[in-house]
Amino acid sequence: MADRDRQYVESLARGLSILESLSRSQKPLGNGDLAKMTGLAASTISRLTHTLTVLGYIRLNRAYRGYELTPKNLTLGYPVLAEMRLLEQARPHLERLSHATGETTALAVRDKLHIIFVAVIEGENLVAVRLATGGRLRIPVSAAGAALVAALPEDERRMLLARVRADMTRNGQDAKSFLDTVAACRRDGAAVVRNKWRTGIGGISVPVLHNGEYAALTIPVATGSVSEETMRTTLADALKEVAGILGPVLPPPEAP
Amino acid sequence: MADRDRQYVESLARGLSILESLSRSQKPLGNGDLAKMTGLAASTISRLTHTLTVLGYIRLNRAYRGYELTPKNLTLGYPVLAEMRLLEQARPHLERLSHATGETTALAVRDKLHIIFVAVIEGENLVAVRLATGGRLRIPVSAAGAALVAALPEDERRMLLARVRADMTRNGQDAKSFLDTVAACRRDGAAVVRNKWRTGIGGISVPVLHNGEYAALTIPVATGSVSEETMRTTLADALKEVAGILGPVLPPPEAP
DNA sequence: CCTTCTTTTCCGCAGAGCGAAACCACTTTC
DNA sequence: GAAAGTGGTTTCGCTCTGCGGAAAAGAAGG
Repeated sequence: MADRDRQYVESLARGLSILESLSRSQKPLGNGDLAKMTGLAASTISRLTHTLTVLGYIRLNRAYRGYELTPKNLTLGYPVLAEMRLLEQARPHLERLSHATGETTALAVRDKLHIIFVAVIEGENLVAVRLATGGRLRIPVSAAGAALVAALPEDERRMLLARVRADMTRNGQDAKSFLDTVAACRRDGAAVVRNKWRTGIGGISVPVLHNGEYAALTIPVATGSVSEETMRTTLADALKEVAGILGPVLPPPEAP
Repeated sequence: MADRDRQYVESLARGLSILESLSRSQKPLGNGDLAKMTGLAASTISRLTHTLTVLGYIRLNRAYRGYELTPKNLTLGYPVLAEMRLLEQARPHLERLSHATGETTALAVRDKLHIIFVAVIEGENLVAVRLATGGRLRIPVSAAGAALVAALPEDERRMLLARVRADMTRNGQDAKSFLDTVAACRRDGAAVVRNKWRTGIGGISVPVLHNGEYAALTIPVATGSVSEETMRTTLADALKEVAGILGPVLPPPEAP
């Protein structure tokens, strides 16, 4: 695109990129860190963090000598949670399922090339990673990602797959395994991913369509404790049952 | 302040004010609505909403012909939820309590003159309002607000009370009832508010201090179903028990 | 079709926001 | 103690970004 988008407000985008950087960091970040991550000048970062601090979105964590996000950021997600009918209907089922299996259950939606956890019901069985509402994963490393791709109508699915492949290629990754997972999900109705994101972590996921919106029911597991067999049978069946209560069977039946 | 804050980035603040307006609206908002609410020119709003749309924070809801927040906003709250030790420890207790009482339980923190719900565990008993993580209430109408004020050390409490009173006075409200609630909380260890925010809605709340951070355990109730007596005895005692597990007894004992 | 309302784009302009450099504050090293 | 290192803030000259009024375009309703 030769011409700059005249309607795009760069300063706003820069401020939000700081919030995003903080949202992906495990610890508070100093202005120098943020300058490195965003490529912006230190004085620009200083002004932006100052503004975000005055507005209440970040605060300085003195112990770590860096900025962290404040609870005020939760308010930006409130209507998403409060107005999501699917979440309302799915939550009791996810809670029952978590209780019955001992596993963590979650609902995820797609955001471009990532999935975002909308709700996470923690189970007794520990997964060696901190999961919470708002957490996100790249589509190719997550069962929910594969399920969400598999559920799409043909045109959309092809386009999204092309973008995912391009992204993976750009990062020097082989897309074959992911494509196989998507194909398997289309055949079996559930996606299984093991040790893709991290060793020891996997997931089983089933897509659901509700009011024209796609989402994925998913169970992240510790692969050291839960066998692939269990994922493909017990857990998959349980998820499919819930999905069937919430919406039409996905992916739509199709010749192999 | 005579001199403008040279380090404050107005464009960023304007964009965020749009996200905030949407976070407080029950339905999608058009650019005209947003222009009225923020006082900015329509063309400015159009550019800002365009930018937020490109970045993925809002989308146009065609059915309602207005913008709404996307799940991407949840990611900004993720580290708050993932890193909050108090939430981690409180959640199982809140869940047990919700199950035992049938009521909704929640954890709230303060954000200037508001409280923000960090976690909401829905119970069987319905409260005629949609509660969710990220929801917020003004301090004077919420039990959690009174509890959070009551728990503060003297200096901080006086300063915050002065600000709350000034705000209430500016809005033509009488602060006496709120001050009484705070005083009662300091005496009893729990704050009870009924029908202040809305008729039919009330709350019982107990403050907790954890790692130098104040929070409030709270149970919102339907005042038509739950008596003040039950709130002050059964529910208050249950909350105090949980608070005692999580941190020191609050408010600190003090001569009346 | 016309009218009305809403939104987007255009465009002149000034000041907002930029980044390099200077300055500041604190810590570490010698 | 002085000097160097580290991280952050403020200044300041400058330009181009973002502004808002006006015009154009789009959408909805009759």
